[in-house]
Amino acid sequence: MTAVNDPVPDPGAPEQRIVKPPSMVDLAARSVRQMILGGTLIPGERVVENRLTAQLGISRPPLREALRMLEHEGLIRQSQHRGAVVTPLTLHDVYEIVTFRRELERMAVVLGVPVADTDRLQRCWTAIRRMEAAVDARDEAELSEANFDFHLAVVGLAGHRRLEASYRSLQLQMQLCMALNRNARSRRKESASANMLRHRKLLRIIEDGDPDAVLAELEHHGDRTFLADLPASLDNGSDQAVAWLEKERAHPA
Amino acid sequence: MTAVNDPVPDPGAPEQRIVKPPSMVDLAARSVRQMILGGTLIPGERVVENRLTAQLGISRPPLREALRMLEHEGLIRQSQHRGAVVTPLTLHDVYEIVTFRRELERMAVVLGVPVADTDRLQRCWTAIRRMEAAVDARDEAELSEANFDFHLAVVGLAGHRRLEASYRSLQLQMQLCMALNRNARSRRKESASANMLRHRKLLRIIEDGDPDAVLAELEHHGDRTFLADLPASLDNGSDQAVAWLEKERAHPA
DNA sequence: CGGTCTGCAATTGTCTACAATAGTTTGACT
DNA sequence: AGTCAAACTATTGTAGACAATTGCAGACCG
Repeated sequence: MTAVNDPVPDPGAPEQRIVKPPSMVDLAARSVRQMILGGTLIPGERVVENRLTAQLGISRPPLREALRMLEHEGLIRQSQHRGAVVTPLTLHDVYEIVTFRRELERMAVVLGVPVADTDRLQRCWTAIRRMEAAVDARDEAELSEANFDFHLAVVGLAGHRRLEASYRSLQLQMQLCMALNRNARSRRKESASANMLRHRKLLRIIEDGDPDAVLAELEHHGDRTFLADLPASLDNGSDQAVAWLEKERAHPA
Repeated sequence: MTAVNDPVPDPGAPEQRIVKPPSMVDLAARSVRQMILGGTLIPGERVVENRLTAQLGISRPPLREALRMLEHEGLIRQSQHRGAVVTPLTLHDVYEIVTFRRELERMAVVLGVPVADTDRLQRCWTAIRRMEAAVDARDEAELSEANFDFHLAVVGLAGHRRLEASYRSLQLQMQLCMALNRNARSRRKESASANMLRHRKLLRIIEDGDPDAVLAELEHHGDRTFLADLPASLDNGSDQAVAWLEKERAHPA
């Protein structure tokens, strides 16, 4: 089903940006990533190599390298002779992800906000247009991906490759979190247009060039709605994390 | 020479913390890492798989996974069918590494400085003791590694695994930078005792529990000496980076 | 003499097969 | 009947071989 070798050239879709055909390990990584983020593989579940090789139609060596990549992205965890499991999220993980992500955004704004290169802004606008098209087309998956790209493009304003890479990793893990409480996703749907407005507003403020204003706007952009209803499935968190969540929720919106 | 399979049990050294014998890929990654950071492989040089497998006495699959890890650590870069090269550092890379590293330290202090867990402080003190022992023994390599552990332990005070992992990666790349201007290393030697004093002082301030004081101390702890004499070999940096370096050097110590 | 094309060598990407380890189940003994 | 141990199964770790792609060298042509 999710076979990598399927020729699917996406005839109607916009031309793939990847000119070079990605290697098997990249394709495998992408496939497994989508399985995890799409909910096919749920956190805590074992990731058996043979099963995946059969499903993807590839051999084990490239798959193993792909898994190694996913491990560094934080989506799975591997241990010696025991195989890999989809990262079982605890409250502490949510704490780490949210705080780290926020901090990286802050840093990106501070470093990049009087935007130096116009191309970087272009990238943001392109992502926004993609999002709008996805909203019009009612394409949930495309919207999610475009939203991902938008945030990445905003962080990319800093012109800081390492920062952007770290942010990408965290964003992926954030999606893993959100894959948990998929049921509570519906309410975000009708606010899609409002969401777009917020994004455009943010970008305009960025263009104005005042870092502090951007930071202030980012406050509202935040993950409050996400933190409001965390799935009950994640129990065991450190007391450090629960204390943080308390404070976070107490903080006025 | 650098063969992985050499049984070298380090008879006199303190017992390895790794109870489980690390897998081949971990050993391979460690070996190649040391080759890179030790100057055996210089930035820009090609990393040929077959050569390394012959030197390390292992097969290619584990080596490939090890290289994949090093790529995520930022020490090498791989491209399709073209193999891997040791990351060729530009001034822009130095800019990214230094700024990112500093920011992560800041975040770690903010999150972790009224230290919650005593064990974390213990870890810092242990690292300090290791450094002192290394200074007494005139063991340069051990000192470097202990110093590495100390910084990592300080960041670890935050109890934030992802933060610590990112910091570790950056610290490695920092070492890669310093491997470039190895000639200018001698002057740091006689200041080793002063260095130790600064470290102890930092740790005492941390124990006091005032984040701002720690941040102030970290300012002096900085990379000014490192930025003072950058090797002339790294030329091509972005104008963004050169502007930053200007400002950085203008800033009073 | 410069540019381009073709063939070769080197290196990487992938696959199949084998060895070793961890977890599990079954059996025997207490 | 309960518990410990040993063998077994499933899964991962590693090795060597094959296929595909790239970059270069030399020759050919303009």
